[in-house]
Amino acid sequence: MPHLKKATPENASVNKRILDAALDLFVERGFHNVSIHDIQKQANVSIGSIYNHFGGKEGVAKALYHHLIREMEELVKDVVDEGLDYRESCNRIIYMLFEYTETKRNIIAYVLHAKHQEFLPDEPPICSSTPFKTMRNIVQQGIEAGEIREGDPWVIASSVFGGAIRLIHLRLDGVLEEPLPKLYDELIDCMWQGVTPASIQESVA
Amino acid sequence: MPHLKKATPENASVNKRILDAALDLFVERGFHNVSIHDIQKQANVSIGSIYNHFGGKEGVAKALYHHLIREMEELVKDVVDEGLDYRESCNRIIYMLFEYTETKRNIIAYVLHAKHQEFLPDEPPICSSTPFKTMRNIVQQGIEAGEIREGDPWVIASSVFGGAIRLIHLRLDGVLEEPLPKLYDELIDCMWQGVTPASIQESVA
DNA sequence: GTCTATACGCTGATAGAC
DNA sequence: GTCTATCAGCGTATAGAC
Repeated sequence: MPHLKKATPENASVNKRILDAALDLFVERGFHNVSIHDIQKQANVSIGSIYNHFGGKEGVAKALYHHLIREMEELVKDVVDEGLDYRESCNRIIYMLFEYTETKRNIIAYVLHAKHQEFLPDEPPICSSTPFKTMRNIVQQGIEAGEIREGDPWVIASSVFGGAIRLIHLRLDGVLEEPLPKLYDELIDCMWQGVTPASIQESVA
Repeated sequence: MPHLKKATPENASVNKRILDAALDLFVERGFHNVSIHDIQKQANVSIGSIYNHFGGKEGVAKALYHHLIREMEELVKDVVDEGLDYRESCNRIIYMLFEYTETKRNIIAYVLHAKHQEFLPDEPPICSSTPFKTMRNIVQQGIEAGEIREGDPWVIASSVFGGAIRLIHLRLDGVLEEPLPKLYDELIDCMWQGVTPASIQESVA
C-alpha cells in the first residue's frame, strides 16, 4: 500500500511551499525586507532545503519570477487562441488582468508592481517579457488589420493598455476602493472611443 | 575680505551634496543596494554629517522624497496658474513630465518609478501625493466644465494620464529608444480622440 | 534530500576627538 | 558641525550530521 500524500499545504511539495511563501512575503514586505529565515519559517522547511532547491534567496525570486511570467503568458496565449478579433482580444486580456488583480492579487503585484531590476539585475525589465511582447503584438496586428488606429506602435500600445495598467497600480496601492471589474466597461469604452465628449468632437478633431 | 564659496559641486552645501548623491545612487542601484558608506563616499562628506543632517539613510530617502514631490507639485501648480483650459493643462503637464524624463531622468525615476513603500513604510503611496491629486483635480474640473467626457473620476483620470505614464515607464526601463517629446503629439491625439479609426467609428459606437 | 549550528561579512549606528 | 574609528546585529551562506 503506497503512501499517498494529501493535498494539504503541509504536504505540498517543498518546492511549491517555498515559492508560495516567498510570493506572499516578497509582495507584503518587499524582497529586501524578507530574510531567508522568514521564508524558511513561513514555508515550514529548512534553510538547507531552500539552498538545495534554489541556491539562495535570489534564486527563489528568480524561479518565482519565471514561473509567474510563464503563467501570465499562458493566459494571454489562451486569449489569442480563442481566435477573436484583435480588439476583442485586448479587451479580454484587460478583463483577465482586472480579475487576477482581485482574486490573485499577489501574482499581479509581483509581476507588474515589483522592481525586479533591484534584486534580479540580470533579468530584462518586465515590459520586455513575453506576455507584454505578445500584447504589443496583438495591437500591432490589430493595426495592420485596420481594427486599430495607425501610429507609432509604442504610443498605440500604451494608449490601449496604459489606462488599465494605471488602474491596476492604483488598486494595488490601495488608493482605489472599487474592484476593477466594475470599472471595466467604462474603461474599455473610454479606451476605444477616446475621452472627448461627442458634443465638442468636431471642434477638436 | 570674506571668503566666498564658488558654486562648484565641491562647495555646494553639505545638505545638497548628500541629497544629490543619494538621488543618483538610489535610482541607479535601488535604496537597499546603497549603503551609508556609498553615500558618504559619493557626496564627499562624513557619515557623521549624514546622521547629523538626516538621522540616517532612511531620513535621507524621506527628505529627498518630500523635496522632489514638492518640486513636482510646483511644476504642476505653475501649469495651473497659467489659466489655460483644463484640457490644455493636462497636455502641458504631460509634456513637462516627458521633458523631465529626458533631462532630469533621476527625479522622475525616483518619484514615480521607485517603490517607496518598501523603504518608507510610513509614507502614503505616491499616487496619493499632492501632484497626483492636483492632476486628478484638473481632470475632475474638466469634466464639470464639459471639456472632458463624464464618467468615473478614476477611469477618466487613468485614461487621460495612463498612456503617458506607461510611456514614461517604458522609457525609464530602457525599452523605448525614442525620446518621449517626439511621441507627444501622437499620444495627445490618441488620448483625446481615442484609438478607434474613423473608418469603423460607427460600428463600434 | 533535509536539517541544525555556526562562521563570516556587511551595514547601520554610535562615541568621542577636533 | 564635521570627522574617524569602532561596535553590535543581522542576514547570507556553508559545513556536516542524519
